Amino acid sequence: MVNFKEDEKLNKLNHSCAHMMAQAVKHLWPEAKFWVGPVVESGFYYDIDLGDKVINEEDIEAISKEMKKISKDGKRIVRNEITKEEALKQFADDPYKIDLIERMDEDSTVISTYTQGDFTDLCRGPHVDTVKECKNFKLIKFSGAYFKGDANNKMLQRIYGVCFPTEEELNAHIQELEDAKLRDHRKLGKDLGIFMTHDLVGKGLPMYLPNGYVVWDALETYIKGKERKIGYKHVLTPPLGNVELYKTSGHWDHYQDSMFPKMEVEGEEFVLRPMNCPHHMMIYANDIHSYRDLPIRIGEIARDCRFEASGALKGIERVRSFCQNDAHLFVTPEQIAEEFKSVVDLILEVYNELHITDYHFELSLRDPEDKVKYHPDDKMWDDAENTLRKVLDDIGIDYVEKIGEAAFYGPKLDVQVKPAVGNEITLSTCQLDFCLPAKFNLTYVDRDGSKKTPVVLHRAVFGSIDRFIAYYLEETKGALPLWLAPTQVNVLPVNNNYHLEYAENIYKMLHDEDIRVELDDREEKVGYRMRESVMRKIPITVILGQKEVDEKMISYRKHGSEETITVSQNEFVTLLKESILNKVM
RNA sequence: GCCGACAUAGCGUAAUUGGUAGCGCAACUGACUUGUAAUCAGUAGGUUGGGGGUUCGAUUCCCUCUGUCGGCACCA
Repeated sequence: MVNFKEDEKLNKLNHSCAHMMAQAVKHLWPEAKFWVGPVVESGFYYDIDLGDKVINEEDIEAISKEMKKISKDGKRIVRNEITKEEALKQFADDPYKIDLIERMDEDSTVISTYTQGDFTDLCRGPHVDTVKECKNFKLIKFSGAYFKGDANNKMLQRIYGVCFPTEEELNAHIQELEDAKLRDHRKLGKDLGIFMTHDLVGKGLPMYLPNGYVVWDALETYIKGKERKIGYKHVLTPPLGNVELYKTSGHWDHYQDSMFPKMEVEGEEFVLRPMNCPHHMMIYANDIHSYRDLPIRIGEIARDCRFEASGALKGIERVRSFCQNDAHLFVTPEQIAEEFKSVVDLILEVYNELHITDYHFELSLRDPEDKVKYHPDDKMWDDAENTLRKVLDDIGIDYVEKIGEAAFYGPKLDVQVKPAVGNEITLSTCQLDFCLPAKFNLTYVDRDGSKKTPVVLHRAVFGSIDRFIAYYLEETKGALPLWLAPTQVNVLPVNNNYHLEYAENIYKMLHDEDIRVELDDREEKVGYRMRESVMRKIPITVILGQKEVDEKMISYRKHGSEETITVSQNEFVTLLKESILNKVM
């Protein structure tokens, strides 16, 4: 998918198109006031104040029509540089532009405007030469958006659009957006019987169906195996806890609004747990630890509940009940670098094995100005952030730094991916924490006999299993690899009168080998059953007719291939086992 | 939570200005006995998301609740 922001040519074109859209809006609603109209990864948008007027579908049509007219008229786009004083005068009737101008430093910023026909906008540019070039556009969607991104502010009208140099490119892009909807995990999850939701159960509370649980179970087994190999010990802790536990950790102060409300029973207050760190801290505290014991790696496939805002819920990507592939690593300060590296190595290894290639790292740091959210200890933050930077630079991975995205207790490394529909999401995370261990008075006895506070790494490779399944369904377009596929092999006898017995034997043999196999012995033509097998995206479909019966062979077709391959029974089983083991196909 | 749109059978959809719902797939029954993406015929399936209102009459108009979708805000 093209990135409008990063592509210089598209960026310029879309920025100009945003102006043209504003001009059209101004023609239709002369009282319109304009905030900003930037180019983002998915195209351009403009935030507009139309008073009480709310944009609807017909308005979008009208705006498009007016834009077409403006483009056809083909006015030149002319740049002017003006002083701050002139700017304040020129945009005196638009408080939003005044807001922008007043924050400009005249000495360091050149204030410029761009004019096309009867419309002038404050803008640093650059722009294309004439509005004629903005001919191939489409207004994609519209919605409300808070002024300056603050929920306490007024909601403006935001209109999104895209613009391309040619009609062909525009159409190809629109087609791409349509195709993305087809691999949306919400559609695939329904079609493939992965999960369901029901009003009566509640929103954001997905239920995994038999097919979905097969995928879940395979992923859980896989990741726990990986973790065990590198010294993780798995535990099981309760999905709720005493409110005091979260007051101790500090989560109560920071997140009680997005926790399910506390329940009082016999004078005790409980909450459904939103995360597992406090429980794992208590497990650590259950023993006295020597520096020799560290690192201690506590892992859990743990169910959590968060009262996510209703508008944030999305399929199994963002839910109110989910399951983290969580772990907390208790380490000495000297072990931070090595343990952090081992987490990054694990993430890279898993992504490599699962053939995930389209992701990037973000180093999420605190905003030093935000004294409310972040644990107030400058030295701690500087140390933690510098430690992370050094580790990442040593490993040699590329990352971008994000200010103000850290957890309240420490900085973190996030792995970001792009879902089929919607904004980037975090899949894996590894967080450095100098804060919570002290709050829980965690200690280990050091070499010299003194008590020291361990450092904790919070990490999740799959993030939540729910979200990972969502992402992986989209990544594979629902054609899950053999090792994860709910049904791995579908056996089709050509004619039940002559081939059913052989097919039943093959079915039984595969079933005994722990292959997830189905026998489709319905009285339907092979073509009919093959079609269904393909639509269900079953990795391997076996066809058994007279030829196979006579020669005791197996003919099969892989999903996505039209080729039929014939092998012996032994070869077939070996092939399946090796493919499952190596996570290929 | 905020702004907006949407909700018709298991799934996908149709119904002109308000006149009590069609179609395809799936399901079921029967015939066909099949070699790689849909054999034919028949049967059944709906309080049009829930509740309320306007009306002689509501899938259609209004209110409300629930859910879904697109953004915004949020995301330990």
